[in-house]
Amino acid sequence: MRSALIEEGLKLIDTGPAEALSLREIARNAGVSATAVYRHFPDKAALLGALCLEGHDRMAAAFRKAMASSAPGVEAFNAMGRAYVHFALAHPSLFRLMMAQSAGPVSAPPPSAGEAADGMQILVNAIDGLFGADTPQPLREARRLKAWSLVHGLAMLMLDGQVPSEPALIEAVVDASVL
Amino acid sequence: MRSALIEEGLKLIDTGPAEALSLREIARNAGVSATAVYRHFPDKAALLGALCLEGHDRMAAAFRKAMASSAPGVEAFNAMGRAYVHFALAHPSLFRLMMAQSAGPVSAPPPSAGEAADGMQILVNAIDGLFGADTPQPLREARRLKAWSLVHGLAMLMLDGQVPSEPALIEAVVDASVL
DNA sequence: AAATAATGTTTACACCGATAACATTACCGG
DNA sequence: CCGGTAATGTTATCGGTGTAAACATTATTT
Repeated sequence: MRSALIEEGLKLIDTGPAEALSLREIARNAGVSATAVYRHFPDKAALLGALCLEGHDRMAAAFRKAMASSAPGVEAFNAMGRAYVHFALAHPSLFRLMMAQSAGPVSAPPPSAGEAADGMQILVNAIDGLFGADTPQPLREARRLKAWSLVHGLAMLMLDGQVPSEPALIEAVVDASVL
Repeated sequence: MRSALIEEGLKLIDTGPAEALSLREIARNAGVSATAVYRHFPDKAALLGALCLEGHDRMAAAFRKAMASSAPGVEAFNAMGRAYVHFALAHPSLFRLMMAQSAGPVSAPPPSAGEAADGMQILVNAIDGLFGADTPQPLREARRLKAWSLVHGLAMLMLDGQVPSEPALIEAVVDASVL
């Protein structure tokens, strides 16, 4: 049932603003009493946290797909930027929720050689791949942050309706010239 | 009393997450009953809207100050970028609220020659001042959006705790090299 | 088979935004 | 000066929310 609740949550979260998603509604849709949720999650925040985790998985999948279907290097980087914005636009409330859960700063490239499961790690790797071997670490980090800020800002401005969600605008902003 | 409510609202909004700001609490702090608020605002959204308006005024003031205390041109632009992020960090919930109120896309440079009251207009003007007279309009808009996305993204990432709020990081991201 | 843990339920509480009906006060034309 | 009207406050109430407590049921384990 735990997974059923998450399922329902994901189904409901983007039908309205994130703060309109109520624990009771999720429970109702899952055909269970509201308090039953507390057998599986300590509180509402924990349930939302689980939704975020699912969201990160899906975003990582979108990143992998974007990266796979484009040549490595600059083009892959641009594809990831587009994927970032598109994911945000496709799942507005979920994306916001994912960002609101502060997961700590993005660390350096993956500590182990294992595959990067986290979406952010995939993004970080793609950016890092663009640097020459001689690029000093501080410069790498600065450019990484710059690239992330750029796509994140665009995504947020579009989500908030401050900027129309036109593909042409995404194209105009997302290109590797920042680095 | 209307202004007293706004005053209290601004005082309360950054003492916690924006969604924790309740109409009742504002009224309580203002020493009136909750329903009294409805004599001055049709609903909670309208009260929050008034807070946003105040917020925009204050942001515009911060922009003016930043622009005034730095040489015109690139330096002024960078100062505005810093002011943008600093304002967001100083008033996290208010800033979020201001952005959530979609005010429509940022239009071209001020239609009339009147002074730009809106903070966004000041920012747009500062950016536009950097372009040569021969810069075509579409390119101007693309670069404007890019600059805005960059500072906005950084501000949001820091607000959400995804990136530490260190001045050095702000410096690294905010510079006119995007244009 | 009996004890125990897991997983539901109903009931209850405090808080929220919002409406309706009522009380008070300030103002203003005769 | 006075009576009516509009402005501005109040209390009572409603449906919604998150959460805690007590209870019931089912599944598992010894």
